[in-house]
Amino acid sequence: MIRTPSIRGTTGFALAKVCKSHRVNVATILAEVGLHVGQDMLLAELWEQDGLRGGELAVRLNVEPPTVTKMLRRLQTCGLVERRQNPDDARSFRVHLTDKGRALRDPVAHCWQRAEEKTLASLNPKERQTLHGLLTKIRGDFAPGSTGE
Amino acid sequence: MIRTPSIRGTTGFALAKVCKSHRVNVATILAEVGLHVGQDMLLAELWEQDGLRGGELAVRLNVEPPTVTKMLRRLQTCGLVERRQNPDDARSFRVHLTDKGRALRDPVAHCWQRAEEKTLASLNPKERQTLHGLLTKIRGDFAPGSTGE
DNA sequence: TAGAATTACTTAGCCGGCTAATTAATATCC
DNA sequence: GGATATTAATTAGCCGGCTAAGTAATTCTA
Repeated sequence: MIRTPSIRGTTGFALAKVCKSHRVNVATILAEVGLHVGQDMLLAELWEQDGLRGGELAVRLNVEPPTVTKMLRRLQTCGLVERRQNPDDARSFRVHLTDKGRALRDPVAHCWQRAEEKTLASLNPKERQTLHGLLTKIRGDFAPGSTGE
Repeated sequence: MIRTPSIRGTTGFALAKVCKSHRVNVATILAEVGLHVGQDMLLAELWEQDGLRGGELAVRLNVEPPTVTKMLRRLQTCGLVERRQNPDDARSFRVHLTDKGRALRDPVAHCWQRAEEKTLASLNPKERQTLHGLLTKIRGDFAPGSTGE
C-alpha cells in the first residue's frame, strides 16, 4: 500500500510552524531594544563566554562562517562587540563584548521571557516542563530535571 | 531574588536551537529537489488548497506580504506556480500550482520525513508522540484562523 | 626549508524574511 | 456621483541565512 505522507500534520511541520511563530514573537519584542532576531543568539554566546573566535561562533550558532562575518560587522557598527587580534593565530580574531553589548543582557533576557510566555501560552507548567525536557533531549543536551537557575 | 534569568537554558532558547537545527536539516535535504527552505511551506499551502490569494498565503505562512511577492516571483520563474487574475477583485490574484509544482508534493514529503527522522533521532516513538501533541496544542492557539492575539 | 595542503575568514551574489513607502483598485461617506 | 478611506499588492532597502570562490596565514610534507 502506498501511504502518501500528508506533509501537514507531521511532527516536523508542527515544529516548523511553532518555530516560525516563536521567531515572530521574539522579533517583535526584540525590536524594542533595537536588535534583529538572530543577533540575540550571537550575543548570548558571548554572554556565556566572551572572546570567542569567529569560527567558534559559527559552530555554536549552527550557521556558516559568512553569516558570522556579516553579523559581526553590523554588531560592531552598532558598538556592541569589538574584534581583537589573536596573538596565537593571525588568521583568526577574537570577539569581545563592549560595555554596551554587556548591558543588553538583562533586557534581552526579559524579552525572551515575554516571547516565551506568548509562545507557550496554551501550555500549563507541567506541559512546559515536558516540552523543555524533550527539546533538551533532542539537542543532545542535559539538565533534563534542572528547572533553570 | 536577584535571579538573573539565564537566557540559555530557557525553553525558548531550546526551542530556537531545535528549530534552527531542524531548519538546517530541511534545507540540506530540500536542496536535492532544487528548493530553498521556506518555498516548501508555501507549496504546502497550495497542495492543501490551490488557488489561494497572495494575502491569504501571507496569513497562513505567518509572513508579511512582500515576502510572498518575492517568493512567488521566484517560484513562477521556476515554473512551479502561476498567477491568475481574480475576476472578483482586480487588485488581488490567485496562485495556482503548475503540473511541475504538483509533482513536487511527494518528493518534498519524502524530504520532510527524512529531515524529521534526523531531527528527532534521539526520541523514541512515545516521546515523539508527546512532542507532537504539545506542538499541536501550542499551534491550536493561533492556527485555526483565529484572531491570533 | 620550499612547496603543497589545510585552515580561518572575507567577498559576491542569491533567497527567505522584515519595515516603510508607493500604486492601483475597491469600498465608504458626504 | 465625487472625494475620501481602505485594501491588495508591489518596490526599495535592509538583515539573517546560504553557497561558491577567493585570500592570507598556518601547518604539513617531501
